[in-house]
Amino acid sequence: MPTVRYEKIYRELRGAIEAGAYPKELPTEQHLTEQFGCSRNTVRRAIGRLEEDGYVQSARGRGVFVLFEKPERTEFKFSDVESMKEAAERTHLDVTTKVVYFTELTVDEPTHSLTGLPQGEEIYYLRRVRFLGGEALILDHNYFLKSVARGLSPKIAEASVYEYMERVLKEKIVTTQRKYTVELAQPTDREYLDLGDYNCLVMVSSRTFNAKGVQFEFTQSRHRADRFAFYGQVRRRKPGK
Amino acid sequence: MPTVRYEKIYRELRGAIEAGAYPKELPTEQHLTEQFGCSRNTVRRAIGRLEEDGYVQSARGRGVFVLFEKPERTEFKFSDVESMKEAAERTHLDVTTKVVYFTELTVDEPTHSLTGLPQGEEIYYLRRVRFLGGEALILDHNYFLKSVARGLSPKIAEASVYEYMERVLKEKIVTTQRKYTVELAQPTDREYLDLGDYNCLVMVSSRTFNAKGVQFEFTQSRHRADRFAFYGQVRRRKPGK
DNA sequence: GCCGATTTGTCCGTATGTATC
DNA sequence: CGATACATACGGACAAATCGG
Repeated sequence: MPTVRYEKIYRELRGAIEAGAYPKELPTEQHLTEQFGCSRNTVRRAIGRLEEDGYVQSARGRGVFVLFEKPERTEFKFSDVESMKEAAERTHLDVTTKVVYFTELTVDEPTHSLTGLPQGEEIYYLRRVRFLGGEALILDHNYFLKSVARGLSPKIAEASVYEYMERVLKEKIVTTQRKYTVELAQPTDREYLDLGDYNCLVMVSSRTFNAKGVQFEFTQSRHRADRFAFYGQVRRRKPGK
Repeated sequence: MPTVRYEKIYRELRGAIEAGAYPKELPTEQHLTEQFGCSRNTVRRAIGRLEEDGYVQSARGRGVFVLFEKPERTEFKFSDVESMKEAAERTHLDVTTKVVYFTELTVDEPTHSLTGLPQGEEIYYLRRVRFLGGEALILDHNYFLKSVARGLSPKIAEASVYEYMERVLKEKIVTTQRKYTVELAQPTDREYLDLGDYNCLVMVSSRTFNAKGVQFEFTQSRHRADRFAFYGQVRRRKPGK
């Protein structure tokens, strides 16, 4: 439960929007300030979050317009750093993970240039197949820095690596940089995933950093193309320049 | 040129980071406040922008870590609402657009449920093939609200619709909501695009809103899968809940 | 382990600018 | 032109996390 005020206000407003309480626009910042008994700055931070998430759009001199419409996000929500387990809880689909390979190795030059992890470091390398609602959807190639994800085991990797790192190791996972591309399927992919009519899959390469700014993970997730969906909102910064 | 201070500071810091002036971390907020002769809040807004864009990551009690490494973004940069023309200027590749279909029509029920545009509205519907560096990369299906993009013509559509709307019509383009999926290729796709070995393509569906919060556009962009890349940074919000 | 210094995070109040109506 | 509403900027206070002695 967030004790932070703007977070609380953000959640409350978001809930109200989803419930249809504000079909066209939000009350004025002045009004919300009184309603929540906080400063205008705090209300503005909450509205800023709503804008980031595509719920509203504010216009100087006019007000704050509501853009919301029920999103059918039955699939993933990748706009947050979300673990598979968390995604499952949100979507109410049962999720299972099968570790099909687990080893420890040292980062050599080719591995370094693939993963961005520092050469010479000890790492865990594992492959995992992710099932959602009984279907094999994702084949993961995970590279974890041993010095950060210390004590990782196949058993833990079948549950949740992030939960282990946060709960047991007290590590804080903060930023992920991702790259999405589409690749032709390899024999290894067909071995684990049912690709259907598609001859390719979505490859999501991610680098994740902890609170100290250290990249401790590189993951290449190979997704079944027909079940992949990604949603995003963007704001236009400057017209000409 | 931004007259806004935090924007100016953001650009300056970003440039310094890319130039390698801060290989590990930024100076303290205190220091930057003095350096730029502004308030701490203003510095913090600039840093916030850098975080959003994945350049840095701040840690309470520690400082602000630099995450930057030269991204090879030869392809598109979709993390901003960017027109094809703007993308071309940035990547220094020559871009051309060919309008292969142009008509006006009224939004009926099926069109409404596809596009989200209000039923009964007059719209322009067009199909465009986008070439980057001489290759046909994208097949666009565009739906523009006639009342907002009034006066749109095939000639304008071969140049830049957004530039026309902003420069001539004085419209402000603000928010775009996008959905990315992978679809099997249709005969129409093969007619215009060289798909190579792939039997599918990346479909980007977008809804764009103006400053009044009115959705004036729906576009379905069908991208050659082998030339598609999308980059994104995300920050983890809350560990457990 | 405690304490104080440093550094970022949250929140407040106020003033002024700018766009809309 | 005035009233309204969002945008920017300043300054101050305190909380929370980190680090060194």
